[in-house]
Amino acid sequence: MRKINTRSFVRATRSTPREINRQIILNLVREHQPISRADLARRMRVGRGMVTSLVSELLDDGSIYEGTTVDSPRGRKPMMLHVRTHDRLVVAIDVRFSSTYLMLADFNGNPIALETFDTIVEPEALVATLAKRIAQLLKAHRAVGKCNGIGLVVPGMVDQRTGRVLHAPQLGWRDVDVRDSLAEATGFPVHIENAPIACALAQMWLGKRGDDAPRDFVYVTVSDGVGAGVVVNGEVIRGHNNSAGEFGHVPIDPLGPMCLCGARGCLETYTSNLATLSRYLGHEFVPTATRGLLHESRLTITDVLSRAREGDAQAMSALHATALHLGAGLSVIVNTLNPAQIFVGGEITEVWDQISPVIRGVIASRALTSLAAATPLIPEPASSYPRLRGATALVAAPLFAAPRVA
Amino acid sequence: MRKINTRSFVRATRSTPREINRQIILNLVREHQPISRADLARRMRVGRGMVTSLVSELLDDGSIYEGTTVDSPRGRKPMMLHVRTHDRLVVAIDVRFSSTYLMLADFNGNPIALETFDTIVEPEALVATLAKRIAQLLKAHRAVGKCNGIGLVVPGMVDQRTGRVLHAPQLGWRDVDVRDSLAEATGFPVHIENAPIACALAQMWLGKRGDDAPRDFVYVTVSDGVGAGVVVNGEVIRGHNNSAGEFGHVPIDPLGPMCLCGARGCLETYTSNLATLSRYLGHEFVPTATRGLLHESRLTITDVLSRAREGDAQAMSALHATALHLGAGLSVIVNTLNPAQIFVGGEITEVWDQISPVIRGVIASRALTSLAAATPLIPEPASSYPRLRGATALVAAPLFAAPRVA
DNA sequence: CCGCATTTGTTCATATTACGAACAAAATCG
DNA sequence: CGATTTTGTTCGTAATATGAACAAATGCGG
Repeated sequence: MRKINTRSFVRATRSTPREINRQIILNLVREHQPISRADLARRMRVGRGMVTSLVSELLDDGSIYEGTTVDSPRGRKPMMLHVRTHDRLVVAIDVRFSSTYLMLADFNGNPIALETFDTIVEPEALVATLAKRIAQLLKAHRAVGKCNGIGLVVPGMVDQRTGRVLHAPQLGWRDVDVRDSLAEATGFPVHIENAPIACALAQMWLGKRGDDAPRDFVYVTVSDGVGAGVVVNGEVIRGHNNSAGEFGHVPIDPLGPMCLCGARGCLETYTSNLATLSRYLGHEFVPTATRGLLHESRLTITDVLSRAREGDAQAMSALHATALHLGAGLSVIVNTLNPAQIFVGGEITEVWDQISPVIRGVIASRALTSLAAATPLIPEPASSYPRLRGATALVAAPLFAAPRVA
Repeated sequence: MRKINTRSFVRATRSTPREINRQIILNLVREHQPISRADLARRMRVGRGMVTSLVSELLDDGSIYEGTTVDSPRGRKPMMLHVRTHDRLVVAIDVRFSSTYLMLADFNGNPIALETFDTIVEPEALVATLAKRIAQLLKAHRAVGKCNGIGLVVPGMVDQRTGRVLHAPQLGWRDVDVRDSLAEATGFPVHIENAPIACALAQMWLGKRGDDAPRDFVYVTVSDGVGAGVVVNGEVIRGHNNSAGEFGHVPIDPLGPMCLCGARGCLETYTSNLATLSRYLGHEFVPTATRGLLHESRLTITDVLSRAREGDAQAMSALHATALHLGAGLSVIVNTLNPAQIFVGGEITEVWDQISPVIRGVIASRALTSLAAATPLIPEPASSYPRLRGATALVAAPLFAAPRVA
């Protein structure tokens, strides 16, 4: 039951029903392909005539294509329909603290090529380099004409309206435009998004299909910081000033360590990779100082994780503490948003079998209802490139989204 | 950008545009009344012809009515339109721990009559008493034919689909049906809702009109427990198992007092009225024991509040601590949901001028961005009967909501 | 091999409705 | 009193959902 926004509404026109039904058909094909026109008509409870007309529109604009006929017990064999994905490509870009990843992928998120280079922090130089590499990448794969757009994922808050990066601490960016300048430099439409939200979009649009496609969930990323993408009823929550989902800064302990954000005891100071690492090394966590100390020690989080897998007691204990606090953080999500499931991404998923019982235990003890306590936790390994998949989803999703109406 | 739910979608029919535009007109009249047909046409960027046709439909079914013509600088004087509210009535019911409130109100939430009786905890007896009192109330005000339905607000989780109260600790209810039995007993449609959500709906539908009507906000209730109704883009978030909004149980201190929910250091153990009261009395907070102790002392939260207003140092210090923790709790909301504003309801709003600077300070120190730190906090005094207004909104809102489509 | 049943996909007449232009009504102004 | 302006209505037109009729394709039983 939604209230109509009288400041900004979309009135229905003569062609609104067609747009809506067209999009429903497109999504039904996406989720149930291969599927015949007759099946679509049955699922939509509509005459086959209208399906024919809508499908021919979708065929004309290349959204879908006809496959082969298929056997059926009797009667005329149905002609199967598929979404056109393999020859519609996306350039997915993931800008991280140290490296930038560039991937050519199809609309399903299947990778075609992947390359990496050291992140250039200066925005204009980064855009120039990206433009050059994108042009080369597309040329090398004879994909210039097939590219539908560029998806750009950044570690920071993004204003979707202007496309500006409001704040990306890891890159030192504040109110920086990259979307429009990259679009101008390449000639392709560019979609930009904050990393946790992009990961959430990847799950929604490129994850499971059909009946268990997630549409009410939270995607929590644990890396240098802790962030989240929140999806409610198939839509991302951005917040009034684009700062929703900052779970890294929920207070865990009023007397806890000082956080970079200026407050004390933020979740991030307990569960970020740096926090875990410094706990392992026995340092007190002081964000400003820690980075230097860790650099000296030449240890990374993956070292700690592999040692924990090998049975190193100190590593295991450091991760145990991280898991306890992460459990507390996730229980905030469980009690306040009550999602159908929670995805967890980040390096820490490499030791999921070790930490998951601890996390589950904390959630079980803190969840208000037994149903909420049972909220499924799903780890997503870094090896599946969640952010790059998210970048792909940025370009593909708008073509399948519900038309805005009322 | 919403993903279409292929398991449960609403396909557009020939009459879908009409339903959508009809509802837009109805809402425009609601928000800008009195308003003329010509004004509606301009706001909707549509010909006046269609407005005439849609308005006459709305006039026919009694949703709106024609008022008087009004002066204009030149040309034919416009005929003003209004939403029919004064003779469409609602029975609003608020079931609380000790008392149950019964109000007859119009569609705008204007009270016509109010009565109270001691809450009957046994559901069947409560329904029977309610049915009798409702019949009397309507008869006494010659309102039987004007009543559009019953709104019932309960202090607990509600399953909207089945209408059952899943869990209401204050009443000791678990999986109890009251909606359908009250509907059967009275013959009126009954809408049931959890208290914080109802308060949020009251703000959205009966609060400010026009351009600053809230549609992205959180309503936090502080009383025996701490709960919240979350509204995103004009729609309430219920959660996968109807348990979203339970901010009372976010962890504040891992070593804090034991909460009734079984966990330690929940927000509620610091900021509920019982917590404040026992802090004032110098007791350690032990939920199970405290209620008895407080009963002995014969003090209530309102006593503490009035003493604080009179300058009682001990009361002020107890409230100061409550405010500090409430600030921490609200900063969770600010950082995770980033609402446009936060409403705070409950007895504690009586000393809002004393606690608000403290709360603001904590939020400012913990909010991740300066914009988020500036999130407006709006106290709502108990004297405006927020829950009863919410109960009214339950009945009125569905008639104005956006049609479900796609 | 030929009806016959069955299922798929298309075509076409019909009804609904947005759209826009023309028109009628009501008022002001010079 | 006519010109002008604004409001509200009417009506022909175009778009499109709807449903029935039709054509196409296939298997089956005689």
